[in-house]
Amino acid sequence: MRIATWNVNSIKQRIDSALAWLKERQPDIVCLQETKCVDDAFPRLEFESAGYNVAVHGQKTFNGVALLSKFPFDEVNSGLPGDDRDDHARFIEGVMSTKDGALRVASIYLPNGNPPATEKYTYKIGWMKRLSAYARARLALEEPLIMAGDYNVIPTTADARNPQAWVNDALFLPQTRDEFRALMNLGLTDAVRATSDEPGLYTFWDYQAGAWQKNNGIRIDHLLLSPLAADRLGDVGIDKHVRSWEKPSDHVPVWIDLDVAAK
DNA sequence: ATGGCCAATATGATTGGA
Repeated sequence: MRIATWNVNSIKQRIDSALAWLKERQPDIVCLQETKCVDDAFPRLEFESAGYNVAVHGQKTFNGVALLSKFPFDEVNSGLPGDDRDDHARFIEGVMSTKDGALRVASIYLPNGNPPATEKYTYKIGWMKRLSAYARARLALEEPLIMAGDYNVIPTTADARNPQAWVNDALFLPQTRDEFRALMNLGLTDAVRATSDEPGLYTFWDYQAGAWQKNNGIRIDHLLLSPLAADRLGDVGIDKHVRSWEKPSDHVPVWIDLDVAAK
């Protein structure tokens, strides 16, 4: 079974690329971020025609997350718990009955947080603490769980081409990385780093300043796995070539294969 | 990490992104 995450930077602008990529990569479950449209405007029929069930949590203009699944949803929950005043559409989780058993998958669009020393950064850190609380509660269920999305966190210096350029950025500040480590230390596995210690594995290249041409990238899109999911981890891939397509998102898809659980 | 971009908005200037 293949599970992927992709920040599409507007689903309306990316629908053709998304359908082409689905056909090529054949994921069973996809977590989308930055759909940037209200639920009624989401191109649901296009994905249903491609064989997917669709669950969306969007808002006007900004943010927006979605789940695509070849398997029907048993349960869908929108919004990250812990703050009733948070109206950003940044979180949706689904439970799917797959042929290998139930699986819980969350699509996550963690706040950017720039500029630091503003309420935007405070919101980011608060959101990360709430995400850790969510993860702690879900991990206690001892289910296969995938928390996938745009975390807006560069975990280590190996995850940026020019780490020194990011030292004062909300994506790489010590407090950001501390919160991310705290989340990981609950018992989650970073799928990419579980399978490779290579540098140069990036998922985002800025539209500006020729970042793509210079391979000035960062790794900020992550699939975090609960122990029961990590036990089944097979191949992992970053579809870097999608960044060279016409009218690309600034992020590329990342995917994992989960094998059947060992008896 | 800003010289250079991109997307959404009743739109031609501003906001947000990373």
